[in-house]
Amino acid sequence: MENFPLFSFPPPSSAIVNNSRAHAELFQGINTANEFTGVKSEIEVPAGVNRDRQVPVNEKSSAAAGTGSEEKEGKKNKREKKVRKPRFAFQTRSQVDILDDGYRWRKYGQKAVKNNKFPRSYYKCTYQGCNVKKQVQRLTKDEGVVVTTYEGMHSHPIQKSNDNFEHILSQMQIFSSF
DNA sequence: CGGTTTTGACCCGCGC
DNA sequence: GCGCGGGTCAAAACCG
Repeated sequence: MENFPLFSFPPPSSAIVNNSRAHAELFQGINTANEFTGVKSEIEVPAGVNRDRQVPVNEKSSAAAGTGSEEKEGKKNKREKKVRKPRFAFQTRSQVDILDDGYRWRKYGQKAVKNNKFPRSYYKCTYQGCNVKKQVQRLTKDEGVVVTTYEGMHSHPIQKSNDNFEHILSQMQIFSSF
């Protein structure tokens, strides 16, 4: 991951995810630095997708040691969360994968997707108690199209500096005038 | 030094 | 039941 100068695109999370049913028309009005190729929202994900495994008590390594002092008890105990999280997919035309929306993300995984030669990256919001996830994917067909899928909603203010989209836009105008 | 990325292994649901 | 595909973990590397 390199540090490119990034362009922000309109903050989606609080404004959009907040609503259960998002309207695609909302996004179509937004056409600025990036070229929006589409948006799609899903309220329900297939059941069983969200398995909240937050029990790191026993590690696999310790289990491998296996003297029998500890055993895996909570295999599927903590699977009661059947709340289907809202998901939002953005299709953006951009050169870079990282579309910064103002939140802090920590990458926690990357997987190759079938029918796609580009990997998919998984990010999680680093705010304490905020479990918003997002994944970024690039299309094989159109290398220029980046699909960003948000999952969940933020319940906290943006951590980054106050430069919102307009700020950056105005700065860009200043630069472009030269 | 602390937080983040990298990256391979692990886990789980589903289809065959 | 097994293999596959997709999602997540976590240790080490990395970077400011």
